Amino acid sequence: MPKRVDHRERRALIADALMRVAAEQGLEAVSLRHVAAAAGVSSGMVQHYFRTRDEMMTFALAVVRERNEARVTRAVAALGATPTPRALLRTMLAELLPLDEERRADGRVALAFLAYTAVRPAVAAALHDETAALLGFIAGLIRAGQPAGAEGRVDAERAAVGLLAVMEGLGIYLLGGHYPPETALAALDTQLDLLLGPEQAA
Amino acid sequence: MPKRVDHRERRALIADALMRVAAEQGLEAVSLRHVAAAAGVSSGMVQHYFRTRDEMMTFALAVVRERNEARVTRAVAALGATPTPRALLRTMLAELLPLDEERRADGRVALAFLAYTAVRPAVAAALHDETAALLGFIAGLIRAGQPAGAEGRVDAERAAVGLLAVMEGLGIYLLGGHYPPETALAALDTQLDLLLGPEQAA
DNA sequence: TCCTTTGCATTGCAGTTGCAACGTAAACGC
DNA sequence: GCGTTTACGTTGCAACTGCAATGCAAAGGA
Repeated sequence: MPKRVDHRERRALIADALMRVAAEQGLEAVSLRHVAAAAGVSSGMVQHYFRTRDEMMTFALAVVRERNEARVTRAVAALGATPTPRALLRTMLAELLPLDEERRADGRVALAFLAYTAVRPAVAAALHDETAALLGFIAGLIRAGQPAGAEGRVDAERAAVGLLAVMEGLGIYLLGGHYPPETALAALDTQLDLLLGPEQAA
Repeated sequence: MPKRVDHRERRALIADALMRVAAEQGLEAVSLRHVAAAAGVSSGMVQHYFRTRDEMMTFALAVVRERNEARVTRAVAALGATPTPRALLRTMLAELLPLDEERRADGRVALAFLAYTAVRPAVAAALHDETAALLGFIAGLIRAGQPAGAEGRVDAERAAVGLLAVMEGLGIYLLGGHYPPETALAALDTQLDLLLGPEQAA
């Protein structure tokens, strides 16, 4: 074996540069040369690790999703061993909102990819399973978190669809700067109150 | 005055072509020549009515918003003179969802512009007032629609933020094909049930 | 030692982009 | 008729794009 290099590391380096470019100027500005410049490498190297631009895009999309997943996993782990369903839900959803600059940057990239996949149905289809699984998980938490005696007051599956949509929509409006983070969090809590009953005073 | 032409008509014709291109291939594919070809005119003519590409984009963005407004206005007018707050809310929000192919196409364009404005804060800022006004209106309807005795159970302003976010999020997921229109409508109705109490059986 | 594989840089090319420049034809005031 | 203004169409250009091709150095195996 000749000169050995960690492929994943290099690809991650490039994807990182791609996301910086995309976050600042949109996916339109993501070209081989542009990304290469942002990563401080030659465009030939970018081509070495991604044979086509589309391959690079696909990889970056995967990175965005993995980052979100990692964020959620970390935040949930910090809750301890036995969080209440409500705390778990709130932590998960709040973590996915673009509440600080880092998550805003990622959010802009994610939004760009959303528009990107909207005209590439094949790519979008790959995400359906993930959404379905997430919806199922949320529905379970809703069922577990509803006050005793109130089960079935609202259909948990439908409520899960609504709750995930709230989160997505709040993210969109936050990115647009239509209201401050506190407003989004308040709306999220109101939503949880509606679903699970008002939070018990501590 | 020499040869007189209806400027608005021409610009609308071009914007229409732009939206067709954007809906099918994304905003990246929106170039002078591409749009001109889709409109069946010369690229020189496009340049005559829009001095820069950015000017064309800005105009198209305005068209998208006007289309939505017109849609909502028309649907609300069809409700008659004195609709219930709940009916008004549901009609407005459902009309904004991409439930048929026409609205899906518009929705794809709107989503593309969302990503577009996310990296152009100046453009995005122009939309804040509109959102604020819409939120105020929705909050008023929520207050009016809440069952007697339940006023103040949830803060109407917060609930409005959540409701608008639900609509936006449902639209996103619909565009991605993550679930069928009925699921989105069911989630919307569930949301209204939560806010205003279960619908009275007819 | 040579040879093959890998990592990366450079160059080149065909295609596309936004936009300026220039042309011309038609409509109107005079 | 003439000049001016508007409404286009055409051409050209510099900048950029993705990508193929080529070159070359380094690191191993034989």
